[in-house]
Amino acid sequence: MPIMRTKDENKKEALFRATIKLVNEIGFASSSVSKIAKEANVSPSTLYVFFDNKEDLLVSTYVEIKTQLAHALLENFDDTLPIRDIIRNGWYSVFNYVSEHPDEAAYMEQFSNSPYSELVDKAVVEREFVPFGNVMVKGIEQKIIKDVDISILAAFIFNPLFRLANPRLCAELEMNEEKLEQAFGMAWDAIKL
Amino acid sequence: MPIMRTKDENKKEALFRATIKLVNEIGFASSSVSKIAKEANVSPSTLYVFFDNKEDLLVSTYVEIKTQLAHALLENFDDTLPIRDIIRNGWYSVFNYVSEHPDEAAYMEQFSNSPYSELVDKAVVEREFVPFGNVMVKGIEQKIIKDVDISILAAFIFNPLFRLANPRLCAELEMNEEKLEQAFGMAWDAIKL
DNA sequence: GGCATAATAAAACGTTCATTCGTTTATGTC
DNA sequence: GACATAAACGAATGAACGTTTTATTATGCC
Repeated sequence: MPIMRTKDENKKEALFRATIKLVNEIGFASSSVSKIAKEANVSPSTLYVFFDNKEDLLVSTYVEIKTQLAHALLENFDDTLPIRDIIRNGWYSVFNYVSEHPDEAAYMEQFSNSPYSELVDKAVVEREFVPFGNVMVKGIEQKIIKDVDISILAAFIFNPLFRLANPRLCAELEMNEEKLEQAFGMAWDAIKL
Repeated sequence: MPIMRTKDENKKEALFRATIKLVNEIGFASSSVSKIAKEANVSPSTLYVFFDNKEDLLVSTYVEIKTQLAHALLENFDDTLPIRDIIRNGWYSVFNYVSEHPDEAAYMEQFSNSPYSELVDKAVVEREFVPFGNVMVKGIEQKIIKDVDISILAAFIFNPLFRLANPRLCAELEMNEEKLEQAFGMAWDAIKL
């Protein structure tokens, strides 16, 4: 019979949000545990109830975001559609996620370009994206998509997208529906046979 | 009549290299001034002879790399070639630079995705890439390239390239001549009309 | 060779860091 | 409502931080 006070998951959520905000504003180097805790209205020591240490906080924040992104990608996933439509849906889903969550996207980019990324269990993260990868394999088999490594295909589909949707990298550029369809057209032209 | 001891520019060079190495290995957060100085075999205070502060060191390192990259890009620049060949030469020049200088490339990516990037005078950096941008404008005018913002074009040409040439992001994938020509073909398909 | 000067270094500065400690507070069960 | 428990906290920890101060070394010119 466990008698215990329950953890307040709002605090974990607040710590995630504080981490994302601070790391985007002042970077990994200046984002101290005490600043993050203060931003989340939590005591520094309380942070250690939810995370083993600072590193664990940063890595967990990344995995949390990446999982959200995977769910967004697979939300409208429909295996029965033509391959181009499946990929188009996925592309738009990711674009929408990145547009609606610019802070999460910026954190993701900053994190994955830093040495912290080596601490992530990649198998766990990539597992979420398998269905989408399978579609590309199917597209190759059906001679619809160029016969190239999946990671090359993914690079052409998603890398420009992240740049375009990221205000830090493309501040001057605001996307509208026309530009968006153009951009997907370019991504598709790159990978289609 | 100036009587003075000359600065040892080798030390500035060593500090650049130490910064790149350490930031890639342990990130901005852990790369302290004293560690960088030790890696460069220099006293911490000597660092301040060459740079105003840590921030200046990090930004200067980035600008130095970006300038090197621009020179690599423009080295084989030949205005008289067909547009596709000009862009192909530039693409290969950048790929070669990134392949031969993976540490510099990784630093560049990590830096430009961090808040430090806001400290860079973008006009100074972008000026170096103007000739290449002009080629793309010419390509649009001649109806060879899609009529899209230059930053969208650049995103499709260079973003996948950085990912493919970066061992941190594509560890499992080794590029050979065939894959390379495939990859450029994809980039060109994306932007060509 | 000696002097002026800046490059260089070692040590010290106050501050902030990540983490832990000791205590208090809130909650689920009886 | 009282008890047991873990959540939550503020304060304290020593280490490391970026930078400055102070002292020494090496160099170019007379």
